[in-house]
Amino acid sequence: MSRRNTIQRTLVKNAVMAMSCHPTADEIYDEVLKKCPGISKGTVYRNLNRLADEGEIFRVAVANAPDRFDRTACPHCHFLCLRCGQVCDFKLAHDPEIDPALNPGFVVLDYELVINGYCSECAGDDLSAAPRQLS
Amino acid sequence: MSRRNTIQRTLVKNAVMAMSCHPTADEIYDEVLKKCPGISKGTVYRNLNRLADEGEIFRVAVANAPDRFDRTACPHCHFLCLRCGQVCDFKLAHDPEIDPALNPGFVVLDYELVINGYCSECAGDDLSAAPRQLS
DNA sequence: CTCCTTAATAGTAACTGTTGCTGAAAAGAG
DNA sequence: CTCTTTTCAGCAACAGTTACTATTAAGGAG
Repeated sequence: MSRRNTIQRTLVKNAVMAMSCHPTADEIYDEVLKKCPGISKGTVYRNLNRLADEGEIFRVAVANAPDRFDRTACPHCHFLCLRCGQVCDFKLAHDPEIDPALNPGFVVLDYELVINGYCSECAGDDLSAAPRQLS
Repeated sequence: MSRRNTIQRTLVKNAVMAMSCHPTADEIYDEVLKKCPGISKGTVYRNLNRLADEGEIFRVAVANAPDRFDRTACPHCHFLCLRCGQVCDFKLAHDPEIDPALNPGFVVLDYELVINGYCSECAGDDLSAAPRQLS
């Protein structure tokens, strides 16, 4: 009886699955709060970490910003807009090729690729103007 | 006269250049402290961010851990040991291929690839034992 | 070289994202 | 239903980073 199915755990997982963007822990907390007004922030963080550790969701590290979470557990490619901070999926022509022989002794489990640039909405902006803010 | 060459700025940059590993801001602060005992932590952070913004050094985002900095400003591939937290360079057989046509409207500036796994030192450890600690 | 303007600094407080702690609640086995 | 143990809410604490303010010093003008 190691893992219990609590309402809170289910709500956190459902919230991540329902959000097509790549929400931060705080955004997930806000979303879950709508359906379970009494939930604690610690509970959301604890469940997100457990779900990520167990491979059910994926954690995306972003420089100078809080981590984000993603409903797909398999490693893939993300795009980070340096202007508005939005994170979204990105298609690659070819995945990076990881050759174990080039790095002997290393055990590779998965990888994460983050492309930095400007999203289609921000690319046309006057870059000297103030960046648009995420809601 | 927008950018001044201060001793502190030079020391911070030199410290990053001298460290072959991928130090955190805190490790760089400790290193600079040896040569300039009065330097403020805020100064180190400010200079690291400026150097990264200006493209002289590179910032590496790590999930659930402080950001790390790297002397090479060009995008490349890092390995993160999930056990000891060490970050090091990693060789790729082929770089990922980014096709602008697949993601219309997006402006790609650079990318960052993080491989997760176990480093050669940790790969042989009993994974149920306590992880080795970085110095 | 000396003065002056202004960027950069030291020191500290504040802030944000996250985790740890404690007593209470509840999931699930028997 | 009862008991055990995980998980919870609420809160305090923590780590990493940034903001603020008075002070210092870089570097151009004279």
